[in-house]
Amino acid sequence: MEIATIKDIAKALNLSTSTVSRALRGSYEINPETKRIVLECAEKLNYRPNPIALSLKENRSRAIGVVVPEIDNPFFSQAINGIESIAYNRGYHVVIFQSHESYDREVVNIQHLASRRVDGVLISLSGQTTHVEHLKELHSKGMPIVFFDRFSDEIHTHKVVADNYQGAFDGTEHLIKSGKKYIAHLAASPTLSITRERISGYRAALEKYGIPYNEDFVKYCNFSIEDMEKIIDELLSQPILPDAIFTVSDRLAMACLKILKQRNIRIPEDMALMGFSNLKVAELLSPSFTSVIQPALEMGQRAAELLLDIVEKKSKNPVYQTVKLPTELIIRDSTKTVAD
Amino acid sequence: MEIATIKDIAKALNLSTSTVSRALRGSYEINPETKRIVLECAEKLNYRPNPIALSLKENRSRAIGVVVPEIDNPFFSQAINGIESIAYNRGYHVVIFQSHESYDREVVNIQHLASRRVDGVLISLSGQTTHVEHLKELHSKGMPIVFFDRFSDEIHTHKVVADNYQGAFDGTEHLIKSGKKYIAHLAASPTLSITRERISGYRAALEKYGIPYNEDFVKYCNFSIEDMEKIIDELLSQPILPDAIFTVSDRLAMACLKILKQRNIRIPEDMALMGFSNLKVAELLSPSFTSVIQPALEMGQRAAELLLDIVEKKSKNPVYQTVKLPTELIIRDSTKTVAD
DNA sequence: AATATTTACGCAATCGTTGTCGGCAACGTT
DNA sequence: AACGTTGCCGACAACGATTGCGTAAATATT
Repeated sequence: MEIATIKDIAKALNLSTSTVSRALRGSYEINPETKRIVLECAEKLNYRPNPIALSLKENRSRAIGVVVPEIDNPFFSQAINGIESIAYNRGYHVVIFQSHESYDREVVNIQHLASRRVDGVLISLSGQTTHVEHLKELHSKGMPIVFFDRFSDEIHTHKVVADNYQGAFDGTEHLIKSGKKYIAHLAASPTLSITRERISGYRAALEKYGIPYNEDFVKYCNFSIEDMEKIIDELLSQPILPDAIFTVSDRLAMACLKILKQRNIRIPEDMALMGFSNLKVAELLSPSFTSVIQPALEMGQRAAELLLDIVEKKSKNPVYQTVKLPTELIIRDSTKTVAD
Repeated sequence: MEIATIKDIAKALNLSTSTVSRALRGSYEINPETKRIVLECAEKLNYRPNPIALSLKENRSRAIGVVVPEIDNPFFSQAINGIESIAYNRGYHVVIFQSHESYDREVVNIQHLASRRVDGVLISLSGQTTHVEHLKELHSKGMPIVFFDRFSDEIHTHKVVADNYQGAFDGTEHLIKSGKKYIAHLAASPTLSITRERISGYRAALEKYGIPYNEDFVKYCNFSIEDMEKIIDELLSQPILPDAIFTVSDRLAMACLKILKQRNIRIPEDMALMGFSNLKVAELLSPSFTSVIQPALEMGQRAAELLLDIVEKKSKNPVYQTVKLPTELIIRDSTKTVAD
């Protein structure tokens, strides 16, 4: 049982393919009676237009590509959820790519996307990515690109980000107000925009409360488990021990919590702990985990909307915007003051 | 700057498209010198074959569709991770669909997949799905389908599942050996194969140790938060209170833990708790969470391999197999006996 | 020298669909 | 009666790439 095409209908009804095509799309210049017959036949044969043929003709694929560092990461899976929901409603399909935080794989992914002729690209850069020539080239050839979360300033397009500065500021301020003075900041890759923004927020809060900035309290982690452990241990063997750690990713938060527990460091008495996190289980951790929450789902939705607006819009010169979504500080036990 | 086609090369070199095509694929009947010139020109124009044109010609898309209930669920995001890695290596792309546990959306997804002309489908059924005519029809038309995790017996094809029976048996046995006698089982949708298998394992373990099966201790939950709360509360207000709860999904485990904490029920003293879970943070929960772990990533990989084998194989009659992967019981604090 | 073979390439069809053009009837208009 | 208009439909080309077939010229064979 093969899939019916417009030719099969034409043959069955002894009509031309042009007539069948027009009848199916309800063209005014087709006899209503003919239309009826064609539609009936199409129904009987379970005809479905071949999207590949349409793609070839219209030079569009009705698919968007999404490049994320890792699907299996709560932030990104929530974002993809949002992307998929918007794309679905607007008749687009979502093709997924993972960079696994590798620059090389990101480049390969972009090449695949380009040759795949997707209609647009949503991307959150890998932690290793320091230059974006691969994206620049694609963008200069007219491929709509929208960044979410991790962007590059070198490409002029829509960006959807969390308010990382404010989030880090709020989190740090909360720690300060809880009486903490030696606040460590466990950052992600220094090449990422989010890292820089969060450190800015962190420093601004310190400054506001007259706390000196200590370079040794800021550590950059890549994403391997071993390195994270080493770096966290490093932090814990400083001459001046921090009394709070602000981690800026789910993986860092988890690793940090685990190591502190192993070292029998009491949280929050000896060490307050908070994260930039999208873990749904944050409140169930021991102790429950104070977090700056990013609106991951909404970020995915907004990014997808902006992308599809470009894809579908005639305007050659869209006004590119950077959408900054507010974060939310949720205070739980891991930063409770002893007095509480 | 448009994308170069084979015609552009032909025009530039004053050759026919056939010659260019053959030169690019290294046909023996093209002059080596001509080949060189063509390849050089292709390089210069940054030529990439149009996969859509190829798809139309070869009647294949080099894409596989994946239908999961929810991306934002650790089990499925890990499985997709596995799927993507295999597909990537074999030159296929992954198109994602979510059913959101809705039968209707699952049907629509399948229709999309069918009309999208994907080369194969990987699916884990929605919790609402009770019949699979939509899949049967697709399968009967020759679409390769492989189930993972949640399957239907009505379709004869490859299946990749965790050993749910043994996993539930092991978990239940562990609870029994910890001295628990009133073990509740919080199951997912009764229509799912995994639910039935896990209940079988649960019952078998009870039987082995001569513990009577109590129907009131088995509760079925759909996936809405409110319902879960209601059902768990129901369980907690039985004449005979359970002394252990075995939950069979991440979401149930989380809801259960939260509610028990709210009710100030001590874990594991008053109530042992364990899950069928893929939560990476299980060991960081309070108390750390005993779990039967499913090899989600590996399940995705195996399923993708089996699917692509069918897709690429000439054999019309593959020997369909059901791959059953072992689960792993990880014992942590939420089921510790008081004596420990 | 006449024929056979090889080399190297072009033509045209194909995949499924749509858009452009053109044409044949059957009407209405003058 | 001659012309214009409208309704309805088919032939053809095109999207990008592959491929079977044909063929001219160059070379080899007898």
